[in-house]
Amino acid sequence: MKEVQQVRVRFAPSPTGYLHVGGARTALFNWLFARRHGGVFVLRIEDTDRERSSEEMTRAILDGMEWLGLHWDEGPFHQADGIERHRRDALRLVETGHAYRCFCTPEELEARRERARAVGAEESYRYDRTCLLTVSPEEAEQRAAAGQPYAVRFRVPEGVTAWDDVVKGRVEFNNADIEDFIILRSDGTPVYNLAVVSDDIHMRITHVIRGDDHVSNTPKQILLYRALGHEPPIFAHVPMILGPDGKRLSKRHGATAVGEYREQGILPWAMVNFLALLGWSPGTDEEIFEVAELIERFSLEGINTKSAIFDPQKLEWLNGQHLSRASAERLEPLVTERLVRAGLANEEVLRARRDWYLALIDLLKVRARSLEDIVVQARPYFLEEIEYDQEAVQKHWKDPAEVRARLVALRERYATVKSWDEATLEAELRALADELAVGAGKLIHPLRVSLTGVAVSPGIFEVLALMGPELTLRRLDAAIAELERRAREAEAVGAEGSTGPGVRNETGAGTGY
RNA sequence: GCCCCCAUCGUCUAGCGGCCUAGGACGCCGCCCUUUCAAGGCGGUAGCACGGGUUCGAAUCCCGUUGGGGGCACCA
Repeated sequence: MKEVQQVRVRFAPSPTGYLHVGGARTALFNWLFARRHGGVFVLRIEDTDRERSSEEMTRAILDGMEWLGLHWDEGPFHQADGIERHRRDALRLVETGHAYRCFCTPEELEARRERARAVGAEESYRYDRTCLLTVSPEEAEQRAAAGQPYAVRFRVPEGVTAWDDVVKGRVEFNNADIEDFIILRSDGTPVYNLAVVSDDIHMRITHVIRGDDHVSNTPKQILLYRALGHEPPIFAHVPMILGPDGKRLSKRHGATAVGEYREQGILPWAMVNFLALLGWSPGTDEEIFEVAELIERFSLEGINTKSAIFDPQKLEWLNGQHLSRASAERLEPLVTERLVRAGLANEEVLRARRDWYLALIDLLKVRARSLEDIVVQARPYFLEEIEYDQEAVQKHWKDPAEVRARLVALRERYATVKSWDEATLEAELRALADELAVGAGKLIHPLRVSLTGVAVSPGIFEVLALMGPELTLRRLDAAIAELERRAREAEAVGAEGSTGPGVRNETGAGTGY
């Protein structure tokens, strides 16, 4: 039986931008595959292009991966560090006749391209092999030794280059369509295709899992592998992720850097779940997975052939699902970070009331779609003063005098309640409603606005229980005062004899006046 | 222009020749639950791009058309 070699994969971003969703997914697939097979996940920064690469972007990419939990086993290596090896490999190819020195200057090449353009064949232009055909290897060596600048071109052989792509099946390229591409620039630095192959050989990469946009590089790289005396790895080309308009993802499409989703309050494990499902399927109807489950289920065969459009709405939904399922303990550090940043609480306070705090998270997480939702909903539990939402007021504080009277009665009961728990508070409220001969909603809704300032919250009795008697009574006092003010205002307007807004009564609740 | 890839509801997808009058999910629309909103439950909306073959039988296989995407640098 053949010895199975250890899986070694790599993620090789170029630090010319942030980690965007496409790159993140490529990284994820590599990582998942490595974990699934007990392999090694290597991180390599492709910074051969010094001009466009930056240390800041490298940092941002690393941060993004760490956030997602995509830990690498080796690296991060910098491609630029291998430049000597790349050069040696290029020169070795010259010696073995697989490559040749090209003395054509960029200007000359541009001129030839210009001529092609005139005929309308600009993009079909291929290097005409001038230096291969007119300069002998000996002469080339002499000119090089004499200091004449040169680039190194790979001599593309005749024939067909093909491979069995794990996701696309067999892919074939006619070598005639590939020009003698440059592998070493005249300044002695390697070009991408050479550097990649040299590094992948060096790092003993067994599977290359990368974006679709690399398929046309693949025949060139396979040719390089063979010329360097190595068997190419297994290739798996993953379809790209497109923007909502079906075009390639770009900054124009809003959030495309994973850091922005982190900012919005997406859970890292929800992001991983979502990314995994974008272009991969376990083959069943299941959709919500923990990372460990993804590792268990992942296979390259499950990767789709079609490019996928990124749908932020589904991400939000999935995030909501993960939020609901996660334990308060698991969410705690993430929520705390945000509460502190929002200036709503500090860590000592939260630690001192940890049980209460965890109960609050449990209460809010169910109806949240992002961590930010939790923070927003948590405001009334931390702030002394709250603002009253216009719409909520309009709807539930419609008749200030009447609402005030009800709340005063409620406050009285709650001030003397024997036990501050959900059941008791509910019983008290309902008893009062009966007494006043109104529906419980006539108390519940105004109460909600009084306590939270908004018309939307968890069940009101849970809110009461969590807010506690002191804060609740203070809130009620504030609301009662505010209602009194509004009642007086309404009266003043009414006295002017105009058609004031307050007095109409379409709900049929004629009880008060 | 040349080369490569792709094609199931608006979106993500299941489907790998009969289980398909095409299943699930997001979104949207109802209803239930709830005197709020979510969550949850139930139901609805919407799709095999088109044309030829192959086959007893095609969403599934082949060819073409159309459409979309990617690539064609001394960028990665």
